[in-house]
Amino acid sequence: MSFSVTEENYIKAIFHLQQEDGTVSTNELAAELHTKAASVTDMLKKLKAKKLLSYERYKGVRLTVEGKKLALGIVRKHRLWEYFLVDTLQFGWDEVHEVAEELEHISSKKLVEKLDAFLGHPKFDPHGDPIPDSHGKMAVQQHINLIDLGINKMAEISGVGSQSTELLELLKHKNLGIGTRLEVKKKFSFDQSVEIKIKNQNAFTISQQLAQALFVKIV
Amino acid sequence: MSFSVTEENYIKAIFHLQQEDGTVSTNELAAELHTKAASVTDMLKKLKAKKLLSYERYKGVRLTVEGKKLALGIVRKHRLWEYFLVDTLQFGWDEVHEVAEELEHISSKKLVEKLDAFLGHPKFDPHGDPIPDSHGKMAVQQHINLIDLGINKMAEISGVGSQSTELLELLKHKNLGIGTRLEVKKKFSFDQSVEIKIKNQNAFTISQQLAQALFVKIV
DNA sequence: TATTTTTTTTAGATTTGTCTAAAAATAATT
DNA sequence: AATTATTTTTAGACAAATCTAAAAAAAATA
Repeated sequence: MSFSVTEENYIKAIFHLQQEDGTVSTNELAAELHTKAASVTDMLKKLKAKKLLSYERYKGVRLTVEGKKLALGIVRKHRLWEYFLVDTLQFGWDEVHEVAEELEHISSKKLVEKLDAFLGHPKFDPHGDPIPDSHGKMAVQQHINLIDLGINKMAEISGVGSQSTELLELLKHKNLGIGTRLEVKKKFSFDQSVEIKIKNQNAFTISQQLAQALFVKIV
Repeated sequence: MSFSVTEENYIKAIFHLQQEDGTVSTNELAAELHTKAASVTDMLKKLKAKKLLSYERYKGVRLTVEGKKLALGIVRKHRLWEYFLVDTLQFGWDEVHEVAEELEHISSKKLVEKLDAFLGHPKFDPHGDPIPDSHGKMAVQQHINLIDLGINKMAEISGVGSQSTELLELLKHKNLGIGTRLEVKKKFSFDQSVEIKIKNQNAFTISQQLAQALFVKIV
């Protein structure tokens, strides 16, 4: 069975939202997909008929095993393409998301497997997110939130909590990116801001919101 | 301005048909796109409104300069992706068309240019068709080696790689000469031999050595 | 518990691309 | 030139995905 780009985007959005919530509400989905609640209701009926999700009116929605499988396939493609764009085509890691949103809907199974092999079966994409393998399994990230990093522990930025252009703009301005090495020097309980230090630079503080959006691994 | 996948497919089909015909009829287009004449008429009105083609009812259709530019952009993407699939991902040259039909609609300008650079600005795709450059210019194939001729492309022998009596003896025996029209029906990767077909004759295979000694131009 | 607010669903309309069937224009044939 | 055949267009309908506005259900609050 094959699915439209729109259907795939709904499944992917539900998959992501359901990580935190368990079940996903109509309004959450509408916000995520920049559409209206009424449109979401219509689509949920259709996707239920296709057995990709379980849905009772007014009760929210969950993916079925089928639906999860489809979602993992899309996520796999998205992250493999991001890896390709950065690793092979030399894109900046902050400019690949939009393009991968298109490429993830290319249907050829063979293309995905050949691409995966060409890239050397990477386990994580350029944002530090794990890439599901062909069976849908993904490695667990030993990432911790920057806000939880201990003082004076050398760590490396390995992931970002969102792909929003607002965040990416801020990171660019502060000259932070995947792979940046840093140490936490102080934590201020007043506003949860964090003072960080990068080698050969003066220390500076970043807001709670920014620290929470950054994942690091200790090196 | 941006266009739907359907619109792009219409433009591409008109571009290809117009190479031979000059103007393209509604029925020709319907056949090419596996749709009905009525649907074509509707779409032509829409594309005319977008100034991609000139169209008067009952009079057939031609692309405008704008339309040709769009078509060349799509053809460029199609052929670059085909080259990538064969050259980088090791697809067989005969299994890339369908996948490229999807990939050609990915919109990112930057992706196309990066891909082109990564591939080394190839001039011809795996079927021997020229790849338009970023300005829409494509190399003219005068002579191409018979071994590089795409499947089912009508071509005419235009040159031989040597004048040796041995070669000429073989050509005489097989009834081949300058001006002979033929099509390649199959290529065998085992020994690089090539099956060719001449009008009103049974197909027969020729060796790699012979195919490499013959130059053809597409007619 | 009754009332208000929020969330979700229904009903009906719109847009895109398609279709069938019938009408109109063009081309071919006698 | 008149008739027949073919091609093309129009008219009206349909499915997918969306919207607005109003109704229904659930949640929150008094």
